Amino acid sequence: MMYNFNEIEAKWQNYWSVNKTFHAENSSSKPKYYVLDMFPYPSGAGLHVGHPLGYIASDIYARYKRHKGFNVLHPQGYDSFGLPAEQYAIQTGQHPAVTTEENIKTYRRQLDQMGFSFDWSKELRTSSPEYYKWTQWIFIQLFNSWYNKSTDKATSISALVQIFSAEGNIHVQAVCDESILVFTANEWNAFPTKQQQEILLKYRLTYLAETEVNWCPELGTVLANDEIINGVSERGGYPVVRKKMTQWSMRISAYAERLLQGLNTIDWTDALKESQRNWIGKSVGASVVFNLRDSDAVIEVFTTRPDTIFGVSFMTLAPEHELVSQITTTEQKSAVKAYVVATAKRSERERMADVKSISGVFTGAYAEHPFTKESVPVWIGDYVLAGYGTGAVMAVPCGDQRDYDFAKHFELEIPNIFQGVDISEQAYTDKVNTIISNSDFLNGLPYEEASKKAIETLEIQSHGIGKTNYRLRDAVFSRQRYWGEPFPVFYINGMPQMIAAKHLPITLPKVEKYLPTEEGDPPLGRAEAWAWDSVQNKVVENNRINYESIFPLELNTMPGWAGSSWYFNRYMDVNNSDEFASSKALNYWKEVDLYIGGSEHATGHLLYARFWQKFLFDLDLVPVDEFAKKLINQGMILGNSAFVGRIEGTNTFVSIDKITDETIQWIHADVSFVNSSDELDIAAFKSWRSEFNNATFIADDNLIFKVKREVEKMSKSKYNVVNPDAICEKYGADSLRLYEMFLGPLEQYKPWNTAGISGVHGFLKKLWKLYIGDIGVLVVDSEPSKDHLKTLHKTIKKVTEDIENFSFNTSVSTFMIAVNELSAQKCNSKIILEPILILIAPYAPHIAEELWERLGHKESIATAEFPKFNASHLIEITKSYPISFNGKMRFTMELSLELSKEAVEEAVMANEKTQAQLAGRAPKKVIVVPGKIVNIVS
RNA sequence: GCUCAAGUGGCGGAAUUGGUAGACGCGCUGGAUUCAAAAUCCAGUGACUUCGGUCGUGUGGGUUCGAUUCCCACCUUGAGUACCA
Repeated sequence: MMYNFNEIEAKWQNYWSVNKTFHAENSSSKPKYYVLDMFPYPSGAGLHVGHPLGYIASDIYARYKRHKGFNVLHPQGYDSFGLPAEQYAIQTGQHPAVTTEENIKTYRRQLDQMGFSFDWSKELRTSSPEYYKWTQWIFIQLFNSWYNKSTDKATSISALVQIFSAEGNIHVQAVCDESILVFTANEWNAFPTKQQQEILLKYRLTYLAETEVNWCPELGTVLANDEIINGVSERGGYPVVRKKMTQWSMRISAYAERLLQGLNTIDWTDALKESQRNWIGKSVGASVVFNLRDSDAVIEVFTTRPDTIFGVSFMTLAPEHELVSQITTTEQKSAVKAYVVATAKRSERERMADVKSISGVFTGAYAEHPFTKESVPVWIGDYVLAGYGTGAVMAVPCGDQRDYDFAKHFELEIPNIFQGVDISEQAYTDKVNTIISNSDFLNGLPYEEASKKAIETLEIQSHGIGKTNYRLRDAVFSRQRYWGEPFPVFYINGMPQMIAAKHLPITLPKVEKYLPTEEGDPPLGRAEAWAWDSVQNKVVENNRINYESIFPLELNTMPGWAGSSWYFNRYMDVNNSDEFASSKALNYWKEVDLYIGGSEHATGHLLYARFWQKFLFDLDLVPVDEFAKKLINQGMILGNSAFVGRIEGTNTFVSIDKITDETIQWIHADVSFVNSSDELDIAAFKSWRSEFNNATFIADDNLIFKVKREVEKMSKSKYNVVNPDAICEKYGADSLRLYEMFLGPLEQYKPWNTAGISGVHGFLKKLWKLYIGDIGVLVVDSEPSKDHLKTLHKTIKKVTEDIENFSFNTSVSTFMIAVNELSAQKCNSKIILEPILILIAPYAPHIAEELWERLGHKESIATAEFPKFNASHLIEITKSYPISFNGKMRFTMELSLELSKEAVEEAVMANEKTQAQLAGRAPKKVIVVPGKIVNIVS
């Protein structure tokens, strides 16, 4: 009987689905374990072999945990709002919901054929109204909250209003817009409603504000910082410009410190934590105020080096700084204006590309040094960024290289305030071994103490204050797109109002076209009928007021990360229509125990999701403030692209070994035309595209045409995509699963090579043959030999360690070794072969189920108990001897021979170096290690 | 520039509280089986060698009886980040 994988896999996939084998209940006597994958965006291209890598790993772990007696939650869903479906809709007029539905069908079929143990009864989609109802609901909670610094948590806005009407805002410690002025209770109570709303908006955790945003004209929408890579959009690579717009923002900055501290409590990779730390960008220092001469204005700067304050010889403002026009003297006006205009013209990209050339202009104004009272010239320069700190710096050329370069370039003074340091060539930026001098009361102090003393003195003299700065900016939350969550927002007199929760969801309306309106409104501006009928009714009814005017609705939609910032909680109770998840479910599952996904989400999804989780935690809506205990980033499987060389300007292709000195243009060829020896199927290539039909080929005499290979990201446009459907068809899902694990460490980037799959496929055939012969099942109730037991327990030990360490690649090798050994030992004992199957089941579930059934089991192998390891089968006779050597050193020897202590000692003494040959024994080599050792070699 | 990760056969990769380097697989070579092929099985496969051995984990040093593993410097590649005051 042959190993008929296609039949077996279909059979068991159907069995699991019919029997709901992987359904998880929200209560159990077993301990819980939650294994989560980052859910996919269902793109039109379907899955390629690179996509399921992380899913296979998480599936192995989920199945392993079930064998270990855990109640495992392992769900899957779709992050189904997004740009590609919308771009497609713009081109074809097809509703994104339709294409998304089709794509999901393809995804589901492809996922199912891989044999994943997902609990599909918990499937969710971010674009379904039942789901985004709760995304909208969370938005309302954010709107109705502010961040109280004195309790260090989010609190309701109504509590804030109470404080305002009782005592004003003088005692309120909030993370809020810095432009807020102090007011009393009486003043507050006297403010008109609109003014009160304006003020409250500056406290809310999601707020509407005119901010500088990253506008991508090509995509017609704004982008968050993490959606921009090297000054162009992450999707499509279009240019991005800065633009002032009124947008919804999320006050993530309120959580900067907690997001930073929380990293110490979770088991995520160091690389990932590090990039979140960098993104949050905490720097500790001081805010210093410089008075201006001949002006009432002051310049506030942030510095991390208050110890160097006596080294200040000038100040620099960003060209966009609001004081620039105010302080510039008449003589300097034209020069400054020209510089500001020139800077504004340069795109973000140019400015980034050109960091070396130094430019700037003197404003003519002078500030006053807070301690020496000396005059300090105020310059503007584009090396100072408007967006960081206060957009102004106190320049200390001796201690900062950029200030130094600027000073050299414009021949400004460079006073030296470091003891015994030469600054004639460059700035001295080391702060560890620094002693301050020429600095009045800071003289002789090292960095640490000088900083402290400088801050103290600044505070006493009211010239500054110790301050911590974060690079983390508030996140823009509006997108001028159609295919996203509508905001539950309408406006009265220009002020945003929430639609009552009982009216949620506010569903997406139908529109004629998916483009912005002629007036420049977002696509939802085309949905007039919708805006009027369904929502207006809700708004009016909710407010129980007879409004006469029109209440415009918010026409933007939420960004892609809205839905993905809380979905892990929804899986716990996915069909709940009364709450985003019941507290019973939330308290049972608590958090994700293992989260697997790509590292590209480090500063996007993974940061936003932590932010929302902490917010929900503050409101007592979730039981934990970090949503994922452990996170693993799977690496990417890369494609092995093939290039054919064409002589430039001709239609003649040259085999790579025939190229002489022609100018070659490299063209991607579909990898399916190329065999494992890099030889091109010329006929197939010719008929691929009409332009190649009549091409000529320079190859060797046997018409062997070689292509160039290069490892690249797997992508349709590079014609290097390998489809899992074809692999499953030819080798089976179990082979594919095993092979993807076998390719290399989970976290690593590694190229795909279809040829290698024959190895693991051969292993599965061998495995089959170990259990099933020509006439049926070979396994019998026989006593296992010592060797059999040794192989089994060696394998249990290794595989358990591998799974716990997520080294899935090496356990595949371990299986191969085990099966080879058992075959060679002609093992047919049930006592050995049953546990071996359970070990393999998480990796190759279909074949394991089939063999398990043929061994006479009625229940799925998925519920079988993981075999227990017994070390006594591995160690035959091992003894440890403590031995003194030369009367000093100590050795421990472990031997698998029955040797007397004397014999060992004799061996050690006879071989002072490293090896001892034991006379009169079987040739055993003993390696002796001072302090520890042992190694026996036959 | 900074931060992090990594450099091991023809290829993917094993091996680290320091102890037989190259497990396992691919590929390759030879053999068995076959009319032939596929499939399967067996043997070999780091380099050099006078067949005793010698050299070998990016390069150069160091610690150690012993280093792929630890330390220092450098080179290369990849990833992230970028005038962050």
